[in-house]
Parts: sequence; C-alpha cells; structure tokens
Amino acid sequence: MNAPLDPPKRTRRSKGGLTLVDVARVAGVAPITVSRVLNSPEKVSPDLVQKVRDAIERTGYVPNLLAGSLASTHSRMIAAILPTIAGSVFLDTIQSLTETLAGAGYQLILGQAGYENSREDELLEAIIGRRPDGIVLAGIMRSAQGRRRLQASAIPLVETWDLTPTPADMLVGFSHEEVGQAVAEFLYQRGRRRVAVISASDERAQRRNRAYAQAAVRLDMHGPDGQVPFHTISAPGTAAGGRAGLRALLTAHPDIDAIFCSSDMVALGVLTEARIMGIDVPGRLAVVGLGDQAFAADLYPALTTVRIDGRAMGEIAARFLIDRIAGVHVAEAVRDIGFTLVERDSA
Amino acid sequence: MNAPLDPPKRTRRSKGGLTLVDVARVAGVAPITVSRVLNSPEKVSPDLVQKVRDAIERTGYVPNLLAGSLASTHSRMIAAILPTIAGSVFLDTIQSLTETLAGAGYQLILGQAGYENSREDELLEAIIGRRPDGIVLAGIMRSAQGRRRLQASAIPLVETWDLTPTPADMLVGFSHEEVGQAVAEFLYQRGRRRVAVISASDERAQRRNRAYAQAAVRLDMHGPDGQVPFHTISAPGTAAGGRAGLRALLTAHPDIDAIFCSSDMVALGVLTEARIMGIDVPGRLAVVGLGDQAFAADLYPALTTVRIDGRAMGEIAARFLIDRIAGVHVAEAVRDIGFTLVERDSA
DNA sequence: ATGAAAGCGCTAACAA
DNA sequence: TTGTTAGCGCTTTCAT
Repeated sequence: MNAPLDPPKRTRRSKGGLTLVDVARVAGVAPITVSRVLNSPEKVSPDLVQKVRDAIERTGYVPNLLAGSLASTHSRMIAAILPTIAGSVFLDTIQSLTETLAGAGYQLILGQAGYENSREDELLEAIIGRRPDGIVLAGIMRSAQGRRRLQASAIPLVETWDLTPTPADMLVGFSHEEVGQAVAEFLYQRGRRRVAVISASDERAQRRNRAYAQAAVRLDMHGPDGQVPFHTISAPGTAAGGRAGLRALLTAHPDIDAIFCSSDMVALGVLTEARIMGIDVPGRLAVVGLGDQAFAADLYPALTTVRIDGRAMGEIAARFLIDRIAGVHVAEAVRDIGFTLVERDSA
Repeated sequence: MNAPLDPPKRTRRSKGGLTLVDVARVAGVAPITVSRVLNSPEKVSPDLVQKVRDAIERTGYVPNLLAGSLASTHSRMIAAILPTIAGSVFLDTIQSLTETLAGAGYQLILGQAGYENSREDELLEAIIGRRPDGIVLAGIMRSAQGRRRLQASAIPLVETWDLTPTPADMLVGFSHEEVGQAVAEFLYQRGRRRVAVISASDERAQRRNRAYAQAAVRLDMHGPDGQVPFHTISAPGTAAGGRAGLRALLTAHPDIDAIFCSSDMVALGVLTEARIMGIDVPGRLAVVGLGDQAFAADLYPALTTVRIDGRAMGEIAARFLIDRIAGVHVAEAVRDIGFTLVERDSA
C-alpha cells in the first residue's frame, strides 16, 4: 500500500480568467508591480510601466475590481437611493451625479426604494453589503430604522432635495417651506385671491403645501371656510393626476383662480384639462409648476414654475463625497442651493 | 537586550468592521455555518439557524458581499449601460429591470455611455472590472471594439430596444423599420399626402426614418423633389427641438400635412409650436409621436403615438439574464415585443 | 449536519 | 524603485 506521491491537492474553481499574476508573469515582473502600474504608475520606472502596459494590452487583461476593493477597502462605488426612476424629478440629479463621479473613477449603483415603505430593509442590506464608498439619498429614507442603519454603517452620506435641521451627515437641498411661501406670495402679487394646490402625496410636497397654505391664509387668499383647497394624488405626480385634480378642484371650488402643482408634469396635465374645459390660463386661472423640467418653457402657455437646479445638486453631492472620501475636510457639508421662481406665461 | 516576546506582527487595516468570523464566535459555531445560514439555511439544523440569526441580530452584522462575490464568482450585480438618464426613453425599461432584478436578489449598476462616443472604453473597463453577472444594453454600443470587449468578457448580455439580425447574445426589442413603415401607412390611410419627420440623430431613429421615407415615397406622400422633408435634432430629443423643427419644416415646406416625431417629447414641442403658430392639429397637420410616455394621452390634442412597452422589455431582459445565470437553457433568447400604433386625436 | 483547510484576485505593510 | 509576505472576508472543496 503505497501512499500517493502526489496527494490530490484540493483545487479551486478560479473560472479560468486572466489575473494580475498572469500579466506579471508575461511582463516578467512581480504582481505588485502590475498593481502599481494600474493604480500609481508614477511610482514605477517608465520602462517597467511600458512593459506591463504591453503585457496588459497583449493579454486583454481587465482588473478584477471586486478583489481590489476587498483588499483595499475602497470599492469606488457610490450608491444612489431614490424612490423610483420613471417619472422622477431626481433624474437630472442622478445624471450629473453619475457624470461627476465617473470623472473621479466612481461608479453608481442604483437602489429603488419605492414610494411605499416596501423592501427598504432588504435594499439597505444589499447596498451596505456592497460597501459603497458613499451613499446619496434622493428624496427619502422615511423609516427611523433605515436612517439608523445608514448611520451605523459609517458610510459617508449625502441627503439631497431637502434641508433638514438634523442631517444624518452631509446635505444639499433647498427649503420646501420657502418654496411654498414664495409661490403663495408671488400669486398674491399677481393679483390672485383664491388659490389651491394639486400635489403628490410625498412628504416634501406636503411641507411645501403647508407653508403655501399658511402664507395664503395670512394673505387672505383662502376660501370662505378659511381653508386652501387641495387635491392629493399619488406619488410620483403625473399629468393624468393633474387633469383629475383640476376637474375635482373646480367642481368643489369653482371660484379658485390659481393652482400650485407639485411638479411640472402635474402642471402639464392641468394645462391640458384647462384647455379642454375652456378655461383661460392665465386669464382665469394661474398655474405654477415645480422643477422647471426641460419641457416647461415649451408648453403653451409657457409654464411659470419653480426652478430647482437638480444638476447642481448632483454635482455638489458628488463633490462632497469625493472630498470626504479623500479625507479632505469638507468645510460646510450642508448646502442650501435655493430655487428661482421662473415667471413665464401660465401665471 | 531582550527580544520582544510578542514580535510586532505585521498587521493589516481591516477597518474594524464586524465579520462573519465574529458572528460565528458569538454564535459558537464555525464560520462556514454562518455562511450557510445566510446562503442555504435549509442545509443547517433549525436550532443552529436560530442561534446564528440571533447572533446576527445582536451584533448588527451586514455580510460583505464584495468578499462573497470574490469567493463565489457571483457578484449578484447587473450592469445597465445607457446613453443618458435624463430625458431618456429607457427609463421605464430600467425601472422594471431594477424591480425584477431586485426580486431575484440582484442590484443594478449604472453606466452612462453618453450619446457621443466619449469614454465608452473607460466605462466598459469599469463595468467589466466589477464582474457583473449580466449586462443590459439600452440602446447602443456603437463601437465595434466595445462590442468585441463585451463578447470577450463572456458576461451574459441582453441588448434591448432594437432587433438586429446579428445579436451579440440575447435580445429583446422591436423593429424600427416596421415602426417607420407602419406610421407612414397609417398616415396614408388617414389621408395625409405630404409627410415629414422631426428626429433625434440617434441610429435607431435614423432607421425608422429611412423605412418611413421609403414607404412614403412608395405611397406617393413625398414632395415635388421626391424627398421626404426631415429635420434632425440632437439626441435625446426634446420639446424645444420639436418646436424648432416644426418652424424650420414649415418654412421650407409649407405644404406638409403630417409629422412623425422621434419621441413623444419632441411631439409635445411640435404641438406647442403648432398652437402658437395657429396651425390646427390634426386638421391641417397630423402629429405622431413615439413611445407612448405617460403624458402622451394627457396632451391636447391627445397624442397619437407608437406604444413601446418599455416595462415589458425590462422585465424580459431581467428574466433572460436570471435564467441564463441560473444555467437554465433560454429557449428563445431573441424576442420581438412589437409595438402598437395608438390612435388618439393628434393624427 | 458540521467543520477544517485552502483559496478567490488583489493591495497594504514591510524589507531590501 | 522593486519585491516579499500576509492578509481583505468570504465560499468552495473535502473530510467527518
């Protein structure tokens, strides 16, 4: 009974792909040198850099960033959590976020939380588990538990599209209260005296509406019952919601002369329905949107709306994260980017 | 000179986070048992499962999926490559893709290729380097080199929003040629005799337009010069582009009676400009969009358009990938989901 | 059903 | 400047 000379070494899968070790062998250098050429070529002599680059070229090697991330504890991924992608007002923000991050070598991973409190917990597990170097919250993280988990993860976090007195970490947004108030005051100046709201049911919209209603009451633009008529639609707001809203509001309150919509899309629906009902905008009814989406200026009548600079928010959020990750002290990691009331023809 | 009893072991960062080993210690089991509880609890006795789950709960442990991916060569990530996020027609597709994938435990990573042939190569490197289990292409991968790299990576791939005779791998889309032809024939049936196009400059739109123009010529709906007037705008198409397009077309060809737009957004702009110019739609001018976006039915006049079921494409793409990854033989990995001409009031 | 050992492919730490 | 060594945190393989 002879013992096996070559004991069956337990072997592993390895999927056969090219690795950095293969490249090192081809180039005739140590693996770490290949790693350096990839990550900090200035630390390697020009001739070795050339050799290694040739070897990479010849072999078609693509570094496994998963392995790199595990070893370095930098994933170079940023997670963006948003309620929904389709019909969302956050797209400009996500777009510029992606662009700015790509420029710095970061990739975006997307998490859709849904507007309902659905699988928020699973989502967080999936995201935190991937160890992103940063997280951008577009809109929401309602559950206190969710917020706690994010903070516990110690991952740099930027909240956007809002201004809260108690940010979890970094923040770039604007005051929804100020928007609501500004719109009410604008409508007052324009001579409107009986204002209303059509709004999606998300929390930020509610806060805008509250401030709007308060200002309206203060300015005596409310109805005989002391209330500001409102119509709520489900989030995200749609043109169909705007149409239904206008019809409902006019039925219950035929004398309203201005409507503040929770998004430009909702406003589009209002304009359509007004046209169908033969209601003159802005003559009889003023319409104000929110967002200043690309199409707002190209409606008829051109939409008066609140411009929110989504691209700026995305870019600032990206910078906050990049700086924080780089260890740069971010002086003022809370930023109010404000808003602008863009007066066009609909109000 | 006493040698240190405890020689300064070269230590490593480790970021201090909780690991599976910590959980195993707390639960009093081997690390592999914790792993099994996480990934295949049915292989572990109920009491140990309970013990481990308690330990996870108590410690707040979140598994490091990066490490898991490296060890298992399954990243549970899918990459979506699209030209741009803002103003894109692919959003419904991405949305349902994300939802379907999330249900199966996959996360989406996003790659914006841009409409210009910009950093396509870097993007591919960043994406393939993350070893996604699958890739979805929304729209494009123009460069032959890019397509070659994708195929070389051997990552399951689904192309969407198109039908090509030579798919790189799997495919779900519709025939842009058929759309162009169908729209031309529809306009003919509606009595139009002098048709035009306003289109973004992307390649799929061009193919629609070519088929549209051919059918128009065949049906004698062209101009005196035998041509179909067209106006090209940059991708992605916008309402502003539609407005400019209508003005330009009417200046050069005052007698056109129908316009096929490369997206509903472009059509919106056309409707706006027509209204401003006092042109009756559909009386004097028929307008047809593409996409049947949510707002299309809520324009005035309600937009006649080509419905593309973006959600279905996302879901099918997800299923293709999930099945392929699971090793299921995907019977027919090329799917034509077709389209529907939705007749409303604008044509 | 449970565990021990051996990597997955890379980079940080240390040494020359 | 270049290389050696020892992991990063997990899962596969093999053994019990």
